[in-house]
Amino acid sequence: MSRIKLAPAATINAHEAAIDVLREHSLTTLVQRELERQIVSGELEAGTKLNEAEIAGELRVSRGPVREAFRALDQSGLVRTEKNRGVFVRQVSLEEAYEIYEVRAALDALIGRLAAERIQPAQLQRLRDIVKRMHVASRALDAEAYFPLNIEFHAILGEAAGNQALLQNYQRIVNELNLYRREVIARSAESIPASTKDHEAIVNAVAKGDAALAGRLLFEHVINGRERLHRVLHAPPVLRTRNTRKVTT
Amino acid sequence: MSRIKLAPAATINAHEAAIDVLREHSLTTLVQRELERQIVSGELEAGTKLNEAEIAGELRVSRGPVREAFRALDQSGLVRTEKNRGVFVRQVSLEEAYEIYEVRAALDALIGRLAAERIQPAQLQRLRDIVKRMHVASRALDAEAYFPLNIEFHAILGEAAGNQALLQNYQRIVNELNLYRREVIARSAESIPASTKDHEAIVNAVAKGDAALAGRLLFEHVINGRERLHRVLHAPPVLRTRNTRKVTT
DNA sequence: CAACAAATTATTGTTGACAATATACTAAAA
DNA sequence: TTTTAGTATATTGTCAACAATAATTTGTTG
Repeated sequence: MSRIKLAPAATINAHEAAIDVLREHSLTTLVQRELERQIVSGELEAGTKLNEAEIAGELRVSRGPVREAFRALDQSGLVRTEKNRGVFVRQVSLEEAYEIYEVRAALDALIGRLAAERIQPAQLQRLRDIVKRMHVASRALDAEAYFPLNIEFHAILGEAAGNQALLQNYQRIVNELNLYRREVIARSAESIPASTKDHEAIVNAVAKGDAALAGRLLFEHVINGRERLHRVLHAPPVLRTRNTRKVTT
Repeated sequence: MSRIKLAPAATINAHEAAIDVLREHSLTTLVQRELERQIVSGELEAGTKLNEAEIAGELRVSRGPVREAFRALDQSGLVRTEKNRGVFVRQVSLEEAYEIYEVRAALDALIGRLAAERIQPAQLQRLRDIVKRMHVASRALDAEAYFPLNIEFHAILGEAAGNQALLQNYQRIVNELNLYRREVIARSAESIPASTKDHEAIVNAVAKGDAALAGRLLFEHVINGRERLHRVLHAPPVLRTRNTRKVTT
């Protein structure tokens, strides 16, 4: 394997591109990203046991980097670790989801306030475009089209808030909520029109620069989402027993 | 090393106690905790390079668990990793601290609202006791006595909010803020009286069950703290250049 | 056949060795 | 003396082997 000096412009082929990637990223990071992608995308569903050797084999690395990636994912809440038993894709219970929603509401409210003060015209335009497309999806009750728009909407707002620390915490929270497997149920089309209305009102508040209003609307939007989810589940927000095995890593 | 079955009541000596600990916790976790303790306590100050072999030697473990602990600490924001160069105790810049304060204010506001609704009498009593002791420390301008009280005060409120997800995020944020090394400057006695007044008002609001007020007071308390810190630093909250080396682990 | 016990297998936890990279040092040249 | 090239050293990144623990299977007994 010879040391290759590449022109800054581009890599020559896939092999050298791979080397280039490794020069900047450790295997641990690459494994971490790949697992994160698989978990967030649902490719690995909640509760799945992650076998070190197996994953190492698939990704063509040794167990070391895999274990390190596990520690990072554990800390970010995407997996849980049980000593001598392994790591599992985290299952978020209904009660946990409820708690997390509360935190998300607070962060989203902050995002709303900051975005109202700091958003740039281009970002505002992107929001308006998304809302327009949301209306289309809403009229068709097209959940498949709607939900990517929803994610993008909140991502843009997060950016517009202009606070990296906030964005990072927010992203982690959103990832955790996405683990809540029953969320897919909430993707029932019925909640789309209400959600669209929320989004429109939020954009208007942000556009006006009304920080207090934008914050309040976003807070309520998240709580509304939680309640809609609750209603869909037909269950009281308590007492869903879950694995209580002592986790002592 | 013989396999020992211990009576559940107690361990017999230190050696067996150590074995007992290892049965429940991995070395990685122990290393992680110890490093976290050292970082949070300031024993390891911001910017310090953490040498894998050295730490492994001190803690009598191999580099594996140390590396795993590093990944967890990195994810929790206590260290930063530079590929092929090592990990360093994170240095929080002024701008970053500003951002984090904003997030903390939002979380503290949520804590205030929830605590006002859910706090239990015993917890309220503890808060009142602390405030009483704060007044003593305040009159004496005794910063050494005051700051542990401050930490405990917010910890109790965090508990009283009764939301684990919130508490975890809050704790991480607070840890990051404690990394802001210049904070020690803010430990100047001058801000103690104002801070004490804040705390007293917060307790009263929580005791009344006035969620909106408690939330607002806590939000302002945090922002006030940030502003006091800002004033002490005599510097504008922008433009302190910091290490921009590309971090690509 | 069910339930328990023992042995086997699979998996995780830990370690030490080797490879790759960066840092520190030395010496030669400007 | 300063700079720079080359070399040596130290440190991190990765891997593979070993140890410890848990899960599974098999065998035995009631």
